[in-house]
Amino acid sequence: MGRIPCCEKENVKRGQWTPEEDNKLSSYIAQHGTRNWRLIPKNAGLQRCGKSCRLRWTNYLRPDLKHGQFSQAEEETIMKLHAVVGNRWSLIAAQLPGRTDNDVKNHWNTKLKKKLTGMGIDPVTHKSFSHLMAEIATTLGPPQVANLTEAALGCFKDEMLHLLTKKRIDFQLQPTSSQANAMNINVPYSMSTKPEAKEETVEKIKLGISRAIQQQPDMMISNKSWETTVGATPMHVNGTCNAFTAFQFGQSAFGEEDGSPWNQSMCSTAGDQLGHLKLEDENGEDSQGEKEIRNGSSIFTTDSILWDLPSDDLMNPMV
DNA sequence: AAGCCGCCCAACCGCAGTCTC
DNA sequence: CGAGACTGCGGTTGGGCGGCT
Repeated sequence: MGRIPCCEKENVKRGQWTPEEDNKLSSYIAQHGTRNWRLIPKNAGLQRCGKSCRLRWTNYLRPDLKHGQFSQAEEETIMKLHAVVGNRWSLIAAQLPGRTDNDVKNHWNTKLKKKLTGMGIDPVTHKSFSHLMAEIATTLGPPQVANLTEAALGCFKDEMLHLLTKKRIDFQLQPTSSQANAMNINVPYSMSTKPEAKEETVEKIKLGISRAIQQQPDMMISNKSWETTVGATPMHVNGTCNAFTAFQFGQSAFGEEDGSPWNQSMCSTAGDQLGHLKLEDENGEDSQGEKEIRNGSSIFTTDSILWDLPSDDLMNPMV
């Protein structure tokens, strides 16, 4: 036999808390603590579920909570930790005194996610989109790249176009120097918001990819590792040179005068990252099967990047 | 001025692990 | 030892509010 239920579902109030309810809960907890949430609403004279009381206390009434805006330092902490632990909001909040998991989650979903997307960074993996596409291209042959790109565009396009159509979005946003260093990114500093350019831009990307694939049919998976540098950071990536092929679309298909965010983002990131590519000898020291991004001052190493699809999954165009 | 739309965030929902009887 | 409540957590919702047309 188990415990009795925490509350009668029918007889509890729901929705916004009133100041009076807050006072009752706060003063009761100040006297008796938070030992038994099932008894708290009953003893405090509240028609609330214990769970509701617990949430109200932990997310709002606790005296040690901060209620103001998130500082730059807090935002940076969230972004860095999120890159390592993902959506473990309670873990992230534990590193931010006075912030709750709910606060962090809301701030991430409403602000930081969009900020990263607007900077050309995938908020799930914390990699630049061009970097992700390069990774994909190193794993797949052209037909699969095309399929996966189509799928990825479907997801990212919506988010990006949403940002583009918002007039209030500040596309001049730049990452702090530490963020940029940490993420090894190049940021689209100025973005066009011309609505007519949106669908056209997406179509250009698709076209560029298919052209690149068609023009370089011999650039198939070669099992060679390649090396690139991002800023002063050397990268050693197992895979193939067809990553380079796939991402030449940034320059070849668009030309440098296209001011669309897609183009600028993809061109600059892909160009900078892949422009320094050089193939290594198969027997070279760096072709040992380990993918590594060296950046001693950053948490954004390959080991800490959680999103790493197995190649089997990548072979499925629906992923 | 009014209606519409999108954003923000408090609150709820539901699941999983833990605890209690 | 098992049933079921408790707790913690991440995902989702919806109402209030402000900006835009």
